[in-house]
Amino acid sequence: MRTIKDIAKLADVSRTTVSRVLNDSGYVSEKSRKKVLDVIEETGYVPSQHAKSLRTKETKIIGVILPKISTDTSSRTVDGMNEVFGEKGYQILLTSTNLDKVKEIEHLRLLQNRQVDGIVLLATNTDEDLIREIQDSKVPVVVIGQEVPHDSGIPSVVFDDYGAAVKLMEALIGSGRRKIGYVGVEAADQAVGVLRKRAYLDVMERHGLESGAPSVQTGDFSIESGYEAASRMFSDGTGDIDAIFAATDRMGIGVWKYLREAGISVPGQVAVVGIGSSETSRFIEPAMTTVEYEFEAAGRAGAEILLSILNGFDNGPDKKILDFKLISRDSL
Amino acid sequence: MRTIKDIAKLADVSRTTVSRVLNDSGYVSEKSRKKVLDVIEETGYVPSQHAKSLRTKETKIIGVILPKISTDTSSRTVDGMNEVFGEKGYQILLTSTNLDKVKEIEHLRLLQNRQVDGIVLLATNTDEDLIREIQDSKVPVVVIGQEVPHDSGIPSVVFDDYGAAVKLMEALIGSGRRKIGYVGVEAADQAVGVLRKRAYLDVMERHGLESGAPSVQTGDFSIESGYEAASRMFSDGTGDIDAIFAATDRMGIGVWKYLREAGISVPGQVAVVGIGSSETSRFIEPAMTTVEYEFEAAGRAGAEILLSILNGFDNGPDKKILDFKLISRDSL
DNA sequence: ACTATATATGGAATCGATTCCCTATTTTAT
DNA sequence: ATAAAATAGGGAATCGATTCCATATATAGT
Repeated sequence: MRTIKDIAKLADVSRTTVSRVLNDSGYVSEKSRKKVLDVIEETGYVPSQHAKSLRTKETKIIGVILPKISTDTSSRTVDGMNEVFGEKGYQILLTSTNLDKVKEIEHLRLLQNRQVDGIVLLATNTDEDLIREIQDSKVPVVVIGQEVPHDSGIPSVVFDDYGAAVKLMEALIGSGRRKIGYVGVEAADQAVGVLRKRAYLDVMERHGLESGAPSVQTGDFSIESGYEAASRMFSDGTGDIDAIFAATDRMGIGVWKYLREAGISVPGQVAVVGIGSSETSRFIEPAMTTVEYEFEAAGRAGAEILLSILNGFDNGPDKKILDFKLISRDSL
Repeated sequence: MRTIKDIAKLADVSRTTVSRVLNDSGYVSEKSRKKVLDVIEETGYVPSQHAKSLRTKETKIIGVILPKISTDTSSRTVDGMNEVFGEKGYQILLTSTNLDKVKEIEHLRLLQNRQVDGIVLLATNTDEDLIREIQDSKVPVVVIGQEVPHDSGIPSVVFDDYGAAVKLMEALIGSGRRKIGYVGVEAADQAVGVLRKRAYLDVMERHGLESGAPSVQTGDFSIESGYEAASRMFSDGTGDIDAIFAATDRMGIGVWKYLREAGISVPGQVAVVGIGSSETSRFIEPAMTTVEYEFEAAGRAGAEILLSILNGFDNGPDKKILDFKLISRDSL
């Protein structure tokens, strides 16, 4: 492995001069610059990032913490981040918690040890411990996907979950549905578990509709859990439902599957809507009405916020709320 | 930021001793060890990875080059890799070429500059330039997804694309289909573009069946391109086709969509099969017959090969061929 | 012609760890 | 009791860059 010292010797200049050429800093004559550049070209020399980082305290690496890599949400968000980070010469160090809440904090620490320049966290919860850990972080952290307490000082990017859910509910009610069931997820997840459900309950109440126990079910994001949630709705209270609002597309697909198998016509007897605009939701029949979130945009926004912090433009804790788009299809 | 020097001073020992405690090396008395550990606990000290890597030449980081992050194939493979790398304390530095072939080489270089310990490349081609660049690499590289020349000395993990395609074709023919069309991708992609097509052509020939021009089409992996390929098949030669083998599920879904819209019954008039076992393929109607590749396993296998090389067990260039599973559903 | 100032370059300290080598003290073996 | 081996711990070199400071020369300003 060649070092700057070797290059200096070969080019017959000092290490200082080589470093100057490398970084376009200070004064270097054309002659010296050429000599150095030639030697670099010949030798295929590449400076050591570690030595560099050791001095400059910059790594050009951003740590990203995901709940799981292979989900539509995660990978599209990372794609978006990568776009803007890549442009600025940053690379992404990926870690996955595999849905283990404890690991979120663990990885937060691990990444700081790696001395990344910043961290993006695709959060699944907003527990106090987590918030505290973020606040204690030595490097800037941006949270994507979860509402953080407004006084926490933590920048974040979220989708308008409440608004999206309201819009979907209004659409359901606008089409004459009254006995609407809900399939959600546990409350630890603010964005998906709490906000969307609250929208459902609020709209139901506003219209004086009842949202009793059997018509409100909880799943775990999987298609299967949607299927089972639907089956519970119909085995219990039974039949007295004319629409189901699933908090995510995947659970919605589970619901749809159950309905199909149970011989319940969609949307004739029961309408189904979801959130997420997954590929599958487009191709089932009837195609599912859903809400489109542009995850790539969320990734980009998160990256941009982090970058602006890194560049010292720390104009207060940004909170960016991303818009959504209602995709009306045939399941409603 | 605290350094080992601060800790040494606070614990009233030398940096050497602190380092020994940190790395469990050399002789350290229980007393000293406790003092050091206590100070570390109190201060929340974390050693600098850069300083460490500078000396040890180890980063515990693996570079991963993907064609695109947000695809099922990529993200599942990364998930698998992450599983085994994570266990061994390695982290993943992600880069995406966004399907730009030139960038594959560029990123290969970039990652070496980052002095990653190893590189995993999800390849989309096997051009000479790329192979040469890999061979010149200072750090070990494992290729996933593409057959590399057997004499290149490059370890790789591939799926049995030819075998899978043959099996699918035999199933088609076994069900009585004779006029089988093919929707593939360009030949730069060995695995998908060449191998699967060759299997198609071989099987057709073996059975004395004709595979003329209009019934062999090329797409670009997208659903839309599958749709268009199908439409070309039927506008040209027209009608004289009783099955379509799509090289990927997504293109297969495009084909299915076209058939549906054109009022051609599936599988009554035309059967459709794909490769990949995507989620959507399961839920369309009729559900699509396809081949399941376990991408997570490919990721794991790639990671294991790389790890064994890093540990000095360099038992020749491994080439691992992964099995597949035929998923028979209703589209055939 | 004589200061200023701009240009060019190198020496040496520095970043924060690891590790070789040396010395001192204990423990064990004979 | 004495030599050998094990245990404990520190000094200082080292990894490969950046950067402060000093010095030397060229150019410009008056």
